Amino acid sequence: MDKEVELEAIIANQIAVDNNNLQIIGKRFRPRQVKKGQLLLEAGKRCTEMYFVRTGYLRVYSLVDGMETTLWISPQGTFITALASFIFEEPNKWNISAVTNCSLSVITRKDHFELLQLCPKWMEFDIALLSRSFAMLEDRVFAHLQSTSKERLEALIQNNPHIFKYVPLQYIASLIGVTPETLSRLRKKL
Amino acid sequence: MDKEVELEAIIANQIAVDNNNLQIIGKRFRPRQVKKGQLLLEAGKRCTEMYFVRTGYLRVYSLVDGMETTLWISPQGTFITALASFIFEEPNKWNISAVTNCSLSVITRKDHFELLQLCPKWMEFDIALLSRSFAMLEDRVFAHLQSTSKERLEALIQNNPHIFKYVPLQYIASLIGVTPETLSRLRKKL
DNA sequence: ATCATTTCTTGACAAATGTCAAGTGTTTTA
DNA sequence: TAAAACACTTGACATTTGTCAAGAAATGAT
Repeated sequence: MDKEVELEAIIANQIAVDNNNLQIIGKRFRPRQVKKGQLLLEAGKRCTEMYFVRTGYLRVYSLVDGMETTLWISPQGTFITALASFIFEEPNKWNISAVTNCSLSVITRKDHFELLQLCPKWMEFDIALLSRSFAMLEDRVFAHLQSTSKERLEALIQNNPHIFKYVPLQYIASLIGVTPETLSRLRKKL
Repeated sequence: MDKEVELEAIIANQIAVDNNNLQIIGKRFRPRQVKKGQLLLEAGKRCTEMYFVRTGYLRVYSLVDGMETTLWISPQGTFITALASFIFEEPNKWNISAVTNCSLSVITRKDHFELLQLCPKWMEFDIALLSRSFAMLEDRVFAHLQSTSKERLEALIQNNPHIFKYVPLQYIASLIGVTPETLSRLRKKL
């Protein structure tokens, strides 16, 4: 198991923030341990929590006609939630489950919005987090418009090499938009 | 030319806001007319403005080895900027240009951040805008993982029928991730 | 209105990817 | 540890899409 990544370190790494504010923010998060395979959020339900992954991997996926599509793998040190549902209290489209045993820090919707009012530094971090995530998704859309699946695989190996150690290849295949068979053949070429 | 869409109407449609706040926000935007084909933002430069499209269509695209890839078409009533560059003052990856003559409302980065401090309603709107845009991108990534290009075309016809009237098909092809030839063949089948 | 330019369509063929089925390897669990 | 379940790979073939080239249609400029 990898060493735990601390919430406070990730926040301090992104924005200028003093210890006092870090404590105010950190206090709103609750630790939670989840077992491999455990479902954290089910499609159709409302998402009322945001997760920070201290160790392990969470997976965001959709399940249509028995077919799973993995939208995102959330590794150690990242935040994940079903954003539209979390913000607008809509029913949510995705499932979130644990790929491995995970150690999480959890903030509720209520605490998040209270914290936004209360702590400008959390607001600043939230806007930065949203903007970074937006830019990452933008790059991902662009990769589907402009790159081949071989190039998307190479980029993933480049940027997230560690996920190949812990995440089943079928999820990774889905993540880059190919079948497991095609991923297998692409890997043979590299 | 279609009737102009007002900034204030779009904002009031998304969040609860009084006329006073709408005026404070509206005052920070400056009108601008741009001609078809005009370049608003060039890749490599910093993006210091955010645009609201009152009439017409803006296009966000990348230009690599002489090949254009259209990432997004911004129709009437929507906001558009190169977000990562606008927020973090990084050099920007995309070009933004006018597909048709456009009537815009423009806010500078400076005014945007001042307004965030000054007007909580603008903050609220900004977070909602970011979250909606994020969810839209998420759906788009999902469409590339799970749907066929025929399905992506059908979804575009469903959700944005008007763009087929004003936007060249080659841009639309790129937007859904196929060549113009393939789009032409897909259209024949519908 | 006419010519030039650009955009779109079509055909022929090649390359990439999906599907199905079988077989191998790995992990889980009783 | 043995059996069962699951994950991955490989082969054969079908389908989709890309590429290149040519021609038709639409648009813009004079």
